[in-house]
Amino acid sequence: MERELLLLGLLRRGDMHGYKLTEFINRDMAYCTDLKKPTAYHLLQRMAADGWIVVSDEQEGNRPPRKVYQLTAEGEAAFQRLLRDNLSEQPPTRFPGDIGLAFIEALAPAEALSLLTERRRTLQAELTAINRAQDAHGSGGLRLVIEHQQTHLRAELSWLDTVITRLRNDAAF
Amino acid sequence: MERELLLLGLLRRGDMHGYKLTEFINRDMAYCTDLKKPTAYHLLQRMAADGWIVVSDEQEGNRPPRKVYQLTAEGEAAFQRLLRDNLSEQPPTRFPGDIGLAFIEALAPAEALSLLTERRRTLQAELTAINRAQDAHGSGGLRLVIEHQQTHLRAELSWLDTVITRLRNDAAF
DNA sequence: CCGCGAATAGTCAATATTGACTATTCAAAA
DNA sequence: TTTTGAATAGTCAATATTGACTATTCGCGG
Repeated sequence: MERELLLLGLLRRGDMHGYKLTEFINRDMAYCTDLKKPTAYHLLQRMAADGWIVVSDEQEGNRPPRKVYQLTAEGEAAFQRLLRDNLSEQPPTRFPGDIGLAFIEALAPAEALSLLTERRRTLQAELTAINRAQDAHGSGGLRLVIEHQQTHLRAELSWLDTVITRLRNDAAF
Repeated sequence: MERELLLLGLLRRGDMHGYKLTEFINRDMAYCTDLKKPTAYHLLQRMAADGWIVVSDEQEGNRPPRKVYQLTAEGEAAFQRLLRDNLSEQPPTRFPGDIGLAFIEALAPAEALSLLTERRRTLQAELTAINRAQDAHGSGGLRLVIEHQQTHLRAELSWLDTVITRLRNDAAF
């Protein structure tokens, strides 16, 4: 349900049409989610059917008509419910990279070392990027999200380093 | 592609039928993934169509016939490819809980505090559980996965604690 | 004034994932 | 020996997600 929460949360700050919603999500909330445009429209349609939002056509100048989405009272109630659920739950986190780790013994230690070193490079770059991004979001919820991501990126980096060191020293897993 | 990698990796250790595969995944690899049974069968079918595995019917006693899945040379090659990709890549990690964090300001600080405290409880329990699970997996790839998870659970716990402390002291985000 | 790329707004068919369901066999209790 | 619950093995219809595609408008260089 976190995708619904996201859309409701954005609509709470004012009516919007689909394009603005997905644009904002992909520009400013890329660290939280990767909701694609068709998924967003699909969810908006369903939430409209559920009465959480209302859709109205809007004609501005002679641009093509746009659909404007607006939160209802039911939608606000749903938002409150979903927000509380989301904050109180600790869903287990799965890392796609763990599948590879599980089978790392299929490789010679030297090759594993080189692959993980490459991975470390990307990770370092992401960390640098987010450190820079941090300044852009002064405060509020988005700052919390950035801090959260930083925490995990740092943890990941230091973990990767211990694995790499172990590989270098022992040449074994 | 990490689900394919998982199935191929398991089949590498010997032929298996679907039930054993999914049972093993859900019992011993729950920390890596949550592949459901129908998804597994679907992937097996597709990999068979791609020539990565071969399927044969096996009759044991007078039990209902079972389909046995066996890795081919092409499948082994695919495994090698997927494994290298998986190990060298650092896919961005998204936390579903971050959506809620982004909107935490919609709640009174006192309520946020209570919800996050509840979340902390669950987290603590998961950490305890994994610490116990660690001993079960002596060494090898699965131990690495467990260590990885431990790292992130600890990071998460300490991060949650700083947020909670901040909320308690400042009563602001 | 014309052409063209960027911005705007969305749809649709294909793919992926899963909840719910079916069916058989075996072991043990009644 | 009949029932019953767990283990075994898988299917199917419904849902969710996305890549690829369609169209219109606006502003700007030529």
